[in-house]
Amino acid sequence: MALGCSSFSINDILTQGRDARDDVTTSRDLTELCAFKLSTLNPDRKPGRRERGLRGPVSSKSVCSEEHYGDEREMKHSRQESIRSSPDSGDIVNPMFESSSEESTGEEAGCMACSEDMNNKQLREEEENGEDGDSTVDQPTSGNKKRSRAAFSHAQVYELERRFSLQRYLSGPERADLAGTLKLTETQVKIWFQNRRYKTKRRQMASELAACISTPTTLAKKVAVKVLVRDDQRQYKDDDLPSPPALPLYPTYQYGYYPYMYCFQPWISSNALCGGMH
DNA sequence: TTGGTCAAACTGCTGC
DNA sequence: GCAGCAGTTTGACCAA
Repeated sequence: MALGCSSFSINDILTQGRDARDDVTTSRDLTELCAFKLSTLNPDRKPGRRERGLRGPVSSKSVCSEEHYGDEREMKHSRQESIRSSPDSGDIVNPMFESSSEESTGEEAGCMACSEDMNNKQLREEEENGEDGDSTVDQPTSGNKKRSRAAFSHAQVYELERRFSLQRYLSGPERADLAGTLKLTETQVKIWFQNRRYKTKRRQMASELAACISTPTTLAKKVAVKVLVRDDQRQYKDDDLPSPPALPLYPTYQYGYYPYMYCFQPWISSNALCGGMH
């Protein structure tokens, strides 16, 4: 499956709003991610809680699943996220700054793309709840403070996923750079990668377990295997050894996990797509 | 209203 | 001390 990949930068995603998203999505035809754009452009969405609220990225706590592939439910997540990061409601914003003192530092000016009334509403809600403005989600919950749960924007998740597809682990500087680019904290990026690795591992184990259970042993195929060593004697010539395949850095990743990645690594054969979670 | 699901944040432990 | 993993908690969302 040949997928055209238009080039884009993180800033394209983060700063250009709909234009950037359109650029990205044009390279995602035949992927589930298309639902993201389609839903953005489709005004006839089924009315739901998200739309009724539609308070924009600041007060919205919608969570964007990064796995918008096939599953209708997750397509709905995608729609929700597209609403959440719709241009008229502001673009990327660090949800962590929603109720934290950091939002008043001015450092996250880029996060202030959200509408002012949304901030005011959030503040009002906090005041009504008796919360001061000093709480940050990085701090452990203490006393009666509500634990706030950030919802990363679609663009943030998109870039995190893209980076994750390239590197499962980030060095300190890389993490700081990515965090700065995405206007997240380093801790958020670290935790996200941590959760992502664990989630990938769990899903892979679950799929392997399911495969073992669903595959009757009677259907197991016998595969001829060349004997390389017998009685400590080498049974092969050097020429017999195939050159190691050019495996991707993290071959265990199934593309079912990464709907966004269809356009990033088009060299993966379509067969690889069959091994993912559905 | 309730139960299921997802994911961010948290906890506890381990290794360096 | 920091980052990793494994597992848990919790808030938000949706469908029934």
